[in-house]
Amino acid sequence: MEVNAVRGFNDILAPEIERWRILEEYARQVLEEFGFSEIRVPILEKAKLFSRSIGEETDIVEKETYTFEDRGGDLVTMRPEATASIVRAYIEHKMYAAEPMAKLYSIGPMFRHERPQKGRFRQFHQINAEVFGISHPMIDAEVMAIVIHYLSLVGAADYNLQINSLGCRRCRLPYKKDLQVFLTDRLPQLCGDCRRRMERNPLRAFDCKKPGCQEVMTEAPHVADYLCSECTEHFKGVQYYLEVLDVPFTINPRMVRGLDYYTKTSFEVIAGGLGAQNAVAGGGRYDRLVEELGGPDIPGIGFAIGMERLLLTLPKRRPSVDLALFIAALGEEPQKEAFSLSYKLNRSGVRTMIDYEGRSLKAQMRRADKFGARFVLIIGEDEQRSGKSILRDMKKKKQEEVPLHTIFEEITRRLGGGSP
RNA sequence: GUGAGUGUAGCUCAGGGGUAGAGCGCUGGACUGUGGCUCCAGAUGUCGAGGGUUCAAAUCCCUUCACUCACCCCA
Repeated sequence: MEVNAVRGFNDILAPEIERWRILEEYARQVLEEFGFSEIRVPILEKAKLFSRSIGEETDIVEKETYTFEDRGGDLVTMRPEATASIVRAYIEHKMYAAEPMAKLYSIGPMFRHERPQKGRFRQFHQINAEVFGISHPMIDAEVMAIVIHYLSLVGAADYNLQINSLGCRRCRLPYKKDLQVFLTDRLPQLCGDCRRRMERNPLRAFDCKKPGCQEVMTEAPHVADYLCSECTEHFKGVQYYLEVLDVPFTINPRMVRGLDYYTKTSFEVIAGGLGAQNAVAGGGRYDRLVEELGGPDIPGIGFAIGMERLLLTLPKRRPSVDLALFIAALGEEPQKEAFSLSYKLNRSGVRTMIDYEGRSLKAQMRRADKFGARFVLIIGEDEQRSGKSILRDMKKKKQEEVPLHTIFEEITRRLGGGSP
């Protein structure tokens, strides 16, 4: 019986790997330029961590996590996102002690048990960045600017930054109450889901795609009108500093995020070509989270970029093999010679390939061409006897005799000299 | 978890009761020791799986699995 991969868990094969590496390299480069340092946190955490941070009643924790008892009887969860783990590590290692400000980033897989669809997988990868200890709106703008800068650097186009403010505890409660009243008055017009959500998370109704609900929600009160003076000031500041950095954005008062810990600023980057799952990046401020997880009262803000989704928006590229040399050998002795020569050349950085099957010269030439070899070295019985070989330049379609023992110098000279 | 669509060669897909197909790719030949182009030849399938109807099923019926998209939720 054939065993295949678990649903929603993907292999990343050779043609794709190059694109992944580019995303990772640029992420490291950009984030380190902006003063972030890498942190690697475990994939498995105690289940409590996520129910406390993301929220007990959120869909993610309620029905999307891979949670199970390990052999020691501990309830553990495969992380559905990275922020909680990074905050946990920040507290656990008392990173705030000497200096509360910290900029951390991490790249790795996350796990959510959802039905896969375009741009959504059960194992997916995120680039995460978190900033602790700064409550000034400048950092909110900077973090968003970094995301945008990164996206344009890797070649993304057709994306749009949307921002909103969710307020803090003080302003969100009265807003939630008023929204509930508003929804109760219009109960008959709402779909079953939204009626159910009303109690715990009325904000969700904004996200509902049912036409009836959308129509109702166009008249619903906005958080923006309920923000306390501090939150209003902060939100104004964020917009001001985004303008200072020339980062275009749109305010989306209907944007709500699915994680409980967000306060004040929240943002998403929406991209075209993604299907229904159109957010490539998302993030926001979480001023209460560090304290809620047992640390001191330190604010935080962060973002996550979905790598699979980002790749979907980026153009595909034909991978080039860039083989320097193919050695075509004819006969047993020459084959042995080719075998040992290719080993030496590969060891010295000249990417070389041979044919192991003893095919005809024609077949070997075809393979050389298929693998994109820049040069082909032909060794037959005659050449071996005379100590010479034929070196053919596949691009220039020219060949000449070269002494076998100087072949390494010859190849490196030609490859190094006139760039291919 | 719910709904819809699709499963036939390595890939993209035709065929809808009567011998399993095309294009691309692959292997070889034309060119006996020289690649791409052209021409010719060849190999490869439990027709997703299991059951049923039938003289006969890739085709009709039932069940099941997988994939895809959407709902939901989000990166």
